[in-house]
Amino acid sequence: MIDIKLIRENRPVVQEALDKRGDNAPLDAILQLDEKRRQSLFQMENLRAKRNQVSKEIGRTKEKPPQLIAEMKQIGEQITSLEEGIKKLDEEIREHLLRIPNIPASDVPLGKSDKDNPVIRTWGEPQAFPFKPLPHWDIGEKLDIIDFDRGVKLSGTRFYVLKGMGSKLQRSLIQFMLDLHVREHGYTEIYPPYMVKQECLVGSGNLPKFGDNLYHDEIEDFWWVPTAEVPLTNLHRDEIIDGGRLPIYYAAYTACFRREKMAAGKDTRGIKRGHQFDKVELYKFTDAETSDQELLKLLADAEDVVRRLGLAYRIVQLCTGDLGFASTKSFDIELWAPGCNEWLEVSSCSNCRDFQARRANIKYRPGPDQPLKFVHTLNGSGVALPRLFIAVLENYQNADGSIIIPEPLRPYMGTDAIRPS
RNA sequence: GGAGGGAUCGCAUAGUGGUCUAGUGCGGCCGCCUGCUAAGCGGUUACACGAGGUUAAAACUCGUGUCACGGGUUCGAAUCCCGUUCCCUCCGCCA
Repeated sequence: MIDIKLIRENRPVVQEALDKRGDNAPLDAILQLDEKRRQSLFQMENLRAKRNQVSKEIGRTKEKPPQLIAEMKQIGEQITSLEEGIKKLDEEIREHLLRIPNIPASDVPLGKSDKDNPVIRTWGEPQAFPFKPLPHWDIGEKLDIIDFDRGVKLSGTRFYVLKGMGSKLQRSLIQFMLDLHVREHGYTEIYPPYMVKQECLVGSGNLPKFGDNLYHDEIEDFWWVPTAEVPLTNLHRDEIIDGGRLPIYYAAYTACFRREKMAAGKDTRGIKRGHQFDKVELYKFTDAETSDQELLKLLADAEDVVRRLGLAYRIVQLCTGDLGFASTKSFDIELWAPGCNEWLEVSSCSNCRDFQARRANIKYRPGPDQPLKFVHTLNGSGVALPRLFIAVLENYQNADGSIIIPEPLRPYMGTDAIRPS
């Protein structure tokens, strides 16, 4: 959420941000509501002050003057009616503010869609194969480690079953990533709930605008997390963090659940885009000064995963038109998949600055006697499983149908290859 | 799911309609004293919003609100009434 004072005092900045994103918001209407609210608030507070003062006098006098009491009763009614109006205005203003996206950082490249995202750098070379590399869905079926048909039988389209070494490969990747981030990058491991209350999703920025993409249990009013970013953001909701404790680094493995309401048939082949997928998420709470540097470190931590696995990748920066709702600046990591012949997004690292912190009310005190400030929050996949899984299968396949296990995973897998039986 | 108890300033507690501007202790911070990591003494101790102020921000002044949350009664609510949430104890169920 952006600060309403920013609209009040620096409207062009907000309008420019909206234009860059190709978004819009009724700023005029919001400012009118805000003006009205402040007028009513001022009136009401003055009436309250008067009532407080007179009530105190009544308390001191022996005989209770009936005409004063009658007068105060009338003021009370005026206060009530003003209060109702203010409450309504507050709700309307908040509803508007919750739908305004974050302000992109000034150095974010302009663009309309993902086609305009510049490639910042690449690492490794997409390797040449002496045979035609297979897509992972063929590899998975031949090795009997991915069962698409039974996934559909159980749950419908966009679900699959991992089996045997397939299931173990996923588990090994998760453990490898968590161990790496915890042991070498300084993150604290978190296991959060997969179902959360509605206010958590407002805090992270998913609601009210993006409810379409979420699974919701109507009976208990639980929401299934679309990413661990949601519970991690809310870990410190309504808290004041001691400035000396910052930055805080969290790493969490969770399943993620998304409706993915997109055109039927798009990306349905294989495991690239499912309603349920696993992810190791990295998350940081930082002060307002260091968040931009922390974003680069976060990206480096995520890169370290794919680098150690020896997978060729590239870094793209999201342009203003492709930037996530809560983000001021984002970088994606994309892995090359030789079988399906495309770059796969396995990570998106973002600095939300104080946008989520304002929604979730997370503050810190920079130093003794200094006023509270909102923390900055950063998130990044470290990294997402299905696509990493795809990249391992497709890049490490051999002509005989076997898969070489990358060195760092061998202790977890207990083998150096998956072979056809 | 059932029965009962509870939620007050960072922590612990006092407070049953007006002198609560929420007291006290602990902790924290500032200072004083003291030849010595102690004790004592004095002071201080939240957040939000609005108006003013200044405008690069703040400091500052005034007001309003906040005693879990939301309503109600009343001229006036931490205090009385209703609802909700959470915590604790016991019973039931259960991986």
